[in-house]
Amino acid sequence: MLTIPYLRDHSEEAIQRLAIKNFDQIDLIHEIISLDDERKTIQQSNDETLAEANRLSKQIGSLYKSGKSEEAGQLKIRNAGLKEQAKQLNERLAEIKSLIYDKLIEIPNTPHLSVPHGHTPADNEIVAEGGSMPQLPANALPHWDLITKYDIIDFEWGNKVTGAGFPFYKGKGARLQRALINFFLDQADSAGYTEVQPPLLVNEDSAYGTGQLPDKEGQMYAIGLDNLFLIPTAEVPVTNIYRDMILSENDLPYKNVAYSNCFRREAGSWGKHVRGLNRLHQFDKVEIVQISTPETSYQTLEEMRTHVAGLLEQLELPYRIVKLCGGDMSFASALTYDFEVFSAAQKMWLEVSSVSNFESFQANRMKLRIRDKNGSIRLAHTLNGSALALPRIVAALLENNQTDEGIRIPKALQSYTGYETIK
RNA sequence: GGAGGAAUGGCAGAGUGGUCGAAUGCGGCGGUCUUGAAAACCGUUGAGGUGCAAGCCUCCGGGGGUUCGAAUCCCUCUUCCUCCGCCA
Repeated sequence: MLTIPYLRDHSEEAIQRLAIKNFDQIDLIHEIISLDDERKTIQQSNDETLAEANRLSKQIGSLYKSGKSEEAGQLKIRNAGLKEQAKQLNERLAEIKSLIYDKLIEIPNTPHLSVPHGHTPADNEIVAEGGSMPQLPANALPHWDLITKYDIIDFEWGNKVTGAGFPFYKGKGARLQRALINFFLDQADSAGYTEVQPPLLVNEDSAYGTGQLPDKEGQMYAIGLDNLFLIPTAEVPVTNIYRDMILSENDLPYKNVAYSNCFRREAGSWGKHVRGLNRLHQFDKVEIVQISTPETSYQTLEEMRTHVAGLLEQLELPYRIVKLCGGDMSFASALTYDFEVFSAAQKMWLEVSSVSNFESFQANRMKLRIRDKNGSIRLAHTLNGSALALPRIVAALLENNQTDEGIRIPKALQSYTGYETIK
């Protein structure tokens, strides 16, 4: 959520930046500002009314003490009128505030000025490439055939026990999964991230804090009976640790890494492109989260980007880093790098990580602030990124490393898997 | 799940109807002293809104109520503690 002072004082800049996201409802900004003007006016008369009522109360008190109960009684009547007035003003105030809020949450975050204009993934900008393309034999198999051939992931079991999109990993497949998780966590640990194991269910406040609610309700599985939500990413519980906090600038940056299961309903998104491991309802992900200052957050973003690229290098996967165009970015992001690996048998680029700077957009909504050396308080910047999402990494590893002798495991992973080949 | 108790500023902890946004201690910040540091001493130190400012308003877990007036009384929700039950 953007702040009203920003929209007031930098409306030109806001409009310019929002245009990158193809957001042109400029009226909304003006409506918010004029509603806020009204809010101030009402706030002021409410405050004056309450101030008068407070004065009267004190008088009434001292009149009673000096035995002048008749005069006190008269003031009481006046006070009752003031209270009634304040009540009405207060109701109007609440209405306006919620009106402002409703409009404010319709405005996406302002993209960084370096974000390319555009509407579709075709307008994204490839900023880096790494790894080398494997040379596969003509009879190379896509991963959904490889997992059957080597019996390492079982979709049928999942279909029976839960439903589509909830596979079982088994044998060397399960071990590979566990190896990747440990590899990612160890790498993050070396990079200075503190590991946390978050709850997989969050409450409504947290879902609002990181912006899943109110409008992306359909993305999450909801436990209606208890009003909890299964997390779509560890970003939600981990970032919300810091909700409603004022952090000391000296303690920044906060760096957390979390492994978690992620749950996504992905309603209506099933089709040709989502076979096998390409899209699941439940998957595993290691997520990195940082809380940073406005001055350092873009530096932090680059640091996170380097970290993720390092993981892909070690996994020896061909990858590219894509700076998302305005139209392809998420609502809350100011700048996003997507990492894609090439899955050689499918001949497809698969998104395996998304690293974003949210600037103060999430921080404003969740009241996450920092206090600097001088004691002044301002909003923090929040960032997160996948490091990495497992299923597509598994898909690419399987496809790219298939040989006649089996599937070769990259060196960096071998001490974690305990085997060098899946045969 | 049952019975009791509790929730106050960064932390600890007073406060049971007005003079309380809130004692005191610790911590933080600034200063004196010191070659430097520590100790000691002095000062300062919650958040939000509004206003040029002085000031005014709101907030003592959340919500509602009683009262002229609520941190304080009542209702309710949440969380924590103790005891019992159940259980990985």
